[in-house]
Order: sequence, then structure tokens, then C-alpha cells
Amino acid sequence: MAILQFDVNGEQVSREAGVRARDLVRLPPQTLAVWVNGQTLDVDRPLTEGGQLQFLTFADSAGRHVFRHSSAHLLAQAVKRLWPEAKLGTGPALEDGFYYDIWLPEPLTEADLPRIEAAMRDIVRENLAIERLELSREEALALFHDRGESFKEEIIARIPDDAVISAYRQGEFVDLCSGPHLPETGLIGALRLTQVSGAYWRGNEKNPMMTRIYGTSFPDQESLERYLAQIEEAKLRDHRKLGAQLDLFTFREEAPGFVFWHAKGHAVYRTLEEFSRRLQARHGYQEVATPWVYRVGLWERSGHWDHYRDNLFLIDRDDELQGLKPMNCPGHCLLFKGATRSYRDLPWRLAEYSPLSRYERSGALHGLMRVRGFHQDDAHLFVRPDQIREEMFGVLDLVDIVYRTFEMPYEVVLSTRPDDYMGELALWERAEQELEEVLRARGLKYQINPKDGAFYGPKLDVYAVDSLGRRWQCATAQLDFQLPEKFELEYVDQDGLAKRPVMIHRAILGSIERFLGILVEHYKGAFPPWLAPVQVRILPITDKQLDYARHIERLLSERGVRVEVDERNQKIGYKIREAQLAKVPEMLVVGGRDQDNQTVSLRSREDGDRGAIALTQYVSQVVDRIRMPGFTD
RNA sequence: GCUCACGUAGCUCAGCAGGUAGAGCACGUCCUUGGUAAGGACGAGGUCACCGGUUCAAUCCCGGUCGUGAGCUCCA
Repeated sequence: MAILQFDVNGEQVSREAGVRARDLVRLPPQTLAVWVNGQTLDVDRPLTEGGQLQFLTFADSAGRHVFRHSSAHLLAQAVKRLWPEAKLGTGPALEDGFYYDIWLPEPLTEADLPRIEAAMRDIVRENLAIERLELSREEALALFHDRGESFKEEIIARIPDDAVISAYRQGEFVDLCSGPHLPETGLIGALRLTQVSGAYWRGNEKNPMMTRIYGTSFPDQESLERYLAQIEEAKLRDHRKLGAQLDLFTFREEAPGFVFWHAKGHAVYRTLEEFSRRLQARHGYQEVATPWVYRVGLWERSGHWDHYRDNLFLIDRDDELQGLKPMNCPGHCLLFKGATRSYRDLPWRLAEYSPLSRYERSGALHGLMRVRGFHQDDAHLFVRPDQIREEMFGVLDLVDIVYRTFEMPYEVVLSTRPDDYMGELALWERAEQELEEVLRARGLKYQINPKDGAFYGPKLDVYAVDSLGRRWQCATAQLDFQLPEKFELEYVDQDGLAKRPVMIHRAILGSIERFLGILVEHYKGAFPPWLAPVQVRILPITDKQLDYARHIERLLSERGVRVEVDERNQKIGYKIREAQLAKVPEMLVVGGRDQDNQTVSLRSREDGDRGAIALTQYVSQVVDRIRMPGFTD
């Protein structure tokens, strides 16, 4: 028998091969699994090689993963106890929970969840040992066939020939699974099933619909409750809820997928757009406005008809189809073709903010995040091949300025050639190489997403990280060698010959609607002063100060401050409460004393009462505080 | 688009087991003129999403449509 050497947290231990991790040393409390040379294993798994060994607990992400995965099995076992005819699909661990897809003879509702939870707690109380079985393909097929698990049989058929087939048993329950798992069910101290929904078997909408049950689990009740409180907190930030509360925007069933911008929301929207507009003007972009309805021939030429038809809003008039634009690129190509272009004209940077329409499937709509009518800070750069590098640099400059302004860190992902790509392979390879060079030259950390590029070219996607740590894809920069071909775009080069330009599609905010939704959640509705829909609210103590309040309002308004007076006949505490809930950054309390002394009593949203200050002084200060970041006027 | 759930006043929600609806906030009028997070009284406001069915009778039961939510799928 071979002797294996282990390094257990610095302690050297040697044992015969086949020893179980739990027998190496005294198992630390709350051990969920072990980590041996980069592999996570059951504590009861016979070890076949030595090396570094660590015990995993709930504090380790790999440990949590095992914990949630076993929780999914627990769920499946409970469901099988309640519905013996249920058939198991798959049940993985998630970032902070787990789910199991199960075929059931009848639909399930959330009202059934407590019953299932109770059955799960029974199994926890039984503290069943969880045992790993290794099976031959025939044994596995026979086992799951006998148990009526047809989906499992399907999975077994797809397991490669050389792979080990394993299953895990706890009590009467067996599940096909590569593991690892907890040693016993009693470790799952607290659990909660959170929701139930449908999911297609193997994610294909032609397959049967399974019932997907989501849940989460923790070692103890306290951690579970802390987690559930966090979820409640995130719900309070939901932009749809805050949008209505703060009177920013609403949706109505008369126009699904389109936003009704209220005056306040539109003020934020316009400020955001203006920020982008001024930034782009400074970076050499020209803003244009092109048509939003085109004859269908244009979409045929651009390739949208073949690749994007389902998402086009179509209009059928006088026996001719026309389509609302989902993107600006074809219009910009037509503009490019409208005159003879010289190499001296390049790079030619066209920006546009006009409305775009995409027919999203009804189930895809989601507040401001996924709409059918929206606007982008869209631009197309027509460049010579030798300018790609520098222009991509410029785009990343803009990304950096914008995301720093909103205090959002970001991550970059390079997406490469998909299977259904168009164009020449050599062009693709060259383009992908160029993008990597730019990223490396900028010293940006990036990930590669293989085969996730657009069919016309590789792309860089930027993911902004918000204050809850969630990632949102906003900015994108996509190289395009296809569209210039389709539109036969040309410029006259230095040598007098016609050459084909390269296009770069790019957006920094992406959809302005969506970006605003992200900002609402990021700031929890408390926009920084320059973005706030109402920057200053004046609160007269009594109606004797109304004239003075209106005088201040006029002074501020003339200097571009978004200001309003709370003229209602209410006590000051009431007005303050309402202004505070409306998340107005600055409140000016004005009473008799202030009027006599020509002062205002400033209250800030964050810091509360700031005391009296001369009116003239306040006016000059506040103008600085609401200035658009990065601009001097 | 698919699965499940939901749709009652501008908003948040109640409405037991079929008998044509109720609260708080917001809104209006009046009283109150109050210095840093809710002063008081009174009032107006609803085709119970829409269409159809069952029933003596439907907000409630059944079917369909629309919308919303969660998830799936999709997202050049």
C-alpha cells in the first residue's frame, strides 16, 4: 500500500492511500468538505494522492457551494417524499442559494413551499449520512430507470465514456451527481425556499417545462435572517419602486415597454444626456439626427432583415413595408456615402441620441432595464485600419471618465468570434488581436468570452459595478468589417485609391433609460446634486415668508438651479420630512428671522441642519455644488 | 413567446364562506402661522384591468384577452 504525504494547514501527516480526510486529523467543527490539491472532495472520499489539504467551512466559497448543492438534494428528497411520481431534472448550487428543476404532475405554487420546507427540516433532523456511490454506466442506467428518473437516464446517456459515474445516497433518496457533498444532512441548519417558477428542461423551449424551486440555506438561523434582510434592502432600491415613489417615471399598459417620463425623471434624463453630449463634443464627436423609419430595403441591405427581423417594429403602408430603426448604424452609413470622403476626413465620429425601437418579447420586459423604446449615447466611428488602435483608446478614455464620475468600478470583457460569424477569418483574427493589444496597452484587466462576439465583429463590453456589487453591461465597443462592405463604403486614400473604412459601433452609457435605472438603484434614489431632479427645495416656515421664498426661487432659477418652493400650509417638520423622503439634496428653511436678515437656513439631505447663511453667499456656493462634473461652467 | 402567480381609489393594501366596497397616505376646503422628519376637522374620489359564461345575484366561481411580477428563452 502506497504511503501518501499530506500537508494539513502546515502539519505534515502521512497515511496509507485510501485514507479518508476525516481520519487524517481531528475534523474541525463545521467541516463541510476538503480541498486537496485544487479539488474539492467529500470528507469520506478515499484519498488517492497526497499534497496540500484544507478543510472547507461555510466561510469558503467552495464550502458554501457544497453546502448549497447538498441543500438542493435535500429539496429534491423532500419533494420526492411529498410527490413520489415527481421526476428529477438538475439541481445546482447558485451564488447565494440553490434550485432544483423537477417535473411534477401538477403545478406548484408558493403556498406549497412551507410544506416542502417542513419535509426538508424533517430530513435535517433525521441527520442522514450522505454516501457516495460509483457506478458503471449499466448500473447507473438500471438504478435510475427503476426509480422512474427518465431525465437522469438522459443525462447518463450524455456522460462521456471515460468519465466516472457517481451518485449520492441519503436515506431512501439517490441522486445522480458528481459531488462533492456534505457528510450528513444535519449540517444544514437553516433554510428557506424563496420562489417557484417554470424552466425548460435543458434550457430549450421545445422541451417540457419543469418546475424550478429556488431556495437558500445557511448553517444557522441568524445568517439566514441576515441574508433575507439584505434581500429586502435590495428590494427597497428597486428602480421601478423608487421611480414611482420619487415621481420620476411610470409605465402604463397602453404602451408596454415604453417609458412615461415625468417632469422630475425627465430632468435627470436630460441632465444625463447633456453630460454625454458635452463630453462627446469635447472628444471630437459630431452629433447628427437621422430618420427613424426606413423602407425595408435598407434593413435587407444592412443584414437586420436576416438577423434581427423578429425585433423590428414594422409598418405596412401602401403595400410597402417600413421599419422603425433598432439602431443608428445604417443611417450613419448612408450619411457617410452622401459625399466623397477623403482619408483626411477620418476618423469621422458620428454621435446620435434619437429614439430606437426594438420589439422585445413580452416576457423580457423589465422596468427601465429592458424596454421597447429607448435612446442610446450611440456613435459610429468611421476609421482607417491604422486608426483602430488609437480610436479604441479614445473610447476607453470616455468609459473611464464616465464610470469614474458615477463612482462605479468597471470590468472589461472581450468577446470573440461566434460560430455564426460573417466575413473573412483573417479579418476576425486581426481584429481580435488589435483589441487585446489595446487592452494590454492600457493595462486593463480583462476577461475573454469566447464565441460571444457579434456576427460582424469582435467586441469589448464594459460591466459597471454598482453600490450593491452587481455588474451591469453598459458600454460596448464593437469592431465591424461587415457593414462597410454591405454599404460599399469608401474613402480616397493618400495614394488616390478608394479604400474601405472600418466601423466602430460604440456606446458609453448604453441605453440612457437603462443607465438611469441603474443609477437610481446605485444611489438609492439620492442622486448627487448635479443630477438631482430637484436640487433645492425652499421651505417657508409660514405663509408670511412666501414672497421671500419666491424671490429666492427666482434668484436660483436664473442661475440654472432646479428649485421649487413648498407652498403648502403645513408645519416645518412636515415639509422637511417630505423633502427628505423626496431625497432633495438641499433644503432652505426660511422664516421671519431669515427674511429680516436676508439669510437662509440650510439643511442638507445627508448632514441635516447647517445653520443660517447669507442669501448672496448661498447662491454663489450652490452653483458650484450643482455643476456638472468635469466642466467649468 | 413559455410556466406559475398577481391585477380593488393617484399610491400601499383590507374585503370572512358569492348578496353591487373599506383603511392609511396623497388630493380639496376650513381651522391652525407653527424654526429642522407626520397639527386638527370635514370632504371628494372606485364600471373591483377588460370581454364572455355559471347563478335569482359575481370584486369573489369558470373561460378568454390585456398588463404586471418571478423564472426560462431571447437580447447582432
